[in-house]
Amino acid sequence: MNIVGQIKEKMKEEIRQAAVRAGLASADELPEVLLEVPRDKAHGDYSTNIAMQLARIAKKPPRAIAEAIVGQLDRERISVERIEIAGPGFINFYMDNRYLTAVVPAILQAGQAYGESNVGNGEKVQVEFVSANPTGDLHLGHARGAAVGDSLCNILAKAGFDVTREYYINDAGKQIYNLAKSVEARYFQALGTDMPLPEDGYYGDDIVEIGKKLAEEYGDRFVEMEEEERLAFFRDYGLRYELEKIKKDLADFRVPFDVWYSETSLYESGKIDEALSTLRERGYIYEQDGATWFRSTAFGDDKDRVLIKQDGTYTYLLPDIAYHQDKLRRGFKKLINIWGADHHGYIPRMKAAIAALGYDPEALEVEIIQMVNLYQNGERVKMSKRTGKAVTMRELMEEVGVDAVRYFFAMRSGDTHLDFDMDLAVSQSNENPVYYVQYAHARVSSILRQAEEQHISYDGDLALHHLVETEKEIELLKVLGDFPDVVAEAALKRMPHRVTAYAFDLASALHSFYNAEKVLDLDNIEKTKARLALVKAVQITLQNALALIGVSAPEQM
RNA sequence: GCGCUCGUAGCUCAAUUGGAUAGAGCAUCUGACUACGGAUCAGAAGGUUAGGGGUUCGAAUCCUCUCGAGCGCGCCA
Repeated sequence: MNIVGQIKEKMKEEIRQAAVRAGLASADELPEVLLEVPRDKAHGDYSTNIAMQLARIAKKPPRAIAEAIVGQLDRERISVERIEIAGPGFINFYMDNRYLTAVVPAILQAGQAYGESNVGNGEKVQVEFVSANPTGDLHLGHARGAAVGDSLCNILAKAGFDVTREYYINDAGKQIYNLAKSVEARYFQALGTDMPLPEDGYYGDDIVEIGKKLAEEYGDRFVEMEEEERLAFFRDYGLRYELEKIKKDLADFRVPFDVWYSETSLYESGKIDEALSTLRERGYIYEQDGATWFRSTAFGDDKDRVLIKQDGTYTYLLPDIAYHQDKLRRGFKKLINIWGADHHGYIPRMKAAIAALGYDPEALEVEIIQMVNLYQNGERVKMSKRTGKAVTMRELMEEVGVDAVRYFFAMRSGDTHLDFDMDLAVSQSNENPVYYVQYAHARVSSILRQAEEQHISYDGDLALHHLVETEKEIELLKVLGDFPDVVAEAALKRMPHRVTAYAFDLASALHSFYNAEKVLDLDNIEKTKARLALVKAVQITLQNALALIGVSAPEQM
């Protein structure tokens, strides 16, 4: 199914064997053979730097090593037409591109499955992302985390990992008390009684909304109620309201979760106590100043961390440790946490916790999503917690559109600071690259529609004999064939933006082909059927690529 | 002050994780069949990769220092 991947593997193997046959190194000494697509087409279709890497081991100059390897290569076996040795010792391969004809039939056969691979080997991976506190609206930063996280999950699954997507709900602790107090204040305000918000309360419009709703639904019923009872009600009500809103926002943003994991459930199930006793048994707990401490410095953290405060309540860290212990007990081999940059200081203590629990800290991978700066009317818009004024994810979706927002975030690498130009995103011009890719899909769809109207169908078998004739065809076939490897690479390196870049490259290859060659040609039906198959393959691959990043593939625009 | 993440074309970002002449989009400039959809294509111009030093066959990438940006440094979450 993966034609290009297979030929690359074959080439690597052949190179490896050739190096051994040439007596340059034993199979054990040989470093991994890297096969790259050179930036410059003049350097061939593929290139390897193995000769330079072997220089030290074989104690010979790289170019001499390259000569020796090339002398041992069986070109026909690996569809190589010509080999050159260039520069300091690169071996450049010029392919006999006929092997590419198999790409189109393979894609047609695979359909939606095209791009799948098994590099993940069914490994159980858990990805926790967004996990915003249910105390306010999701905003710009959450949108970035959601877009990157969801894309990564899709890509991991496509590459053969067994992925579970999880959202950790911080529904316990002080911030939820503050939520209840904030709701209370807004409720009284809705009834016309002046009540200030608590010091570290939540100022968002959503809380105002909750206050109004409560006043409308229940009138002044809570005014006379005992404060404790009232707050308990407001807490549950606010929590449910916020959570439902978050779920709705994420669903509309096309981000599904398998598990919504409640922090409160950790208290109820006793898992917090379990985590604490695990740490105690393993000797990483001590008491000091009336508090209970975790000796995280034993694993490289800056300082030890308090788990149970003087007043007997838990810090946020303890339930988090329990949560991660639970994740590991559920059998996940990798825990990928996607955090905002403001939590990066938290990594060492979490890794320490995992080690202290008796697991390999490498099991935890934290992907940091850098902050998003918002620009509007050419000016930086500062987010303010105080006034609750921030661009919400909901506003973003409504004003910019889900496709554009998802594409924009999926296109960036996540670990770099990012400027989001609201005006640019809103303007539906060709400045937004999402339209470039979607247009390519609409274009191929249009061709296929017209072929259908003229009762001409695509034919994958004919594609085997009529496609490797022009430069544009070959280019398109190469890009199409790359897809499974690109997805696999993006999964292993946790770089979802690679897939977005790929979608763009494929669209570019299609547009270029389209402008150079005619697909529908009534004077040459066989060629037409073959090219229709090619176009169909592009449509399938674009759909699959866009699906991975959560962007729609419209048939018309 | 200490730590983490960064700094690449006028702007927004890439760069196959140490590879060959650092690439795209937008903006600017020049062209394209009265069109299988021009939201496209072909081309031009644009760079001391913040700066200095180091490591090696080879550095945007690794080490070190300086400058600049963001974020952390709570018995808050």
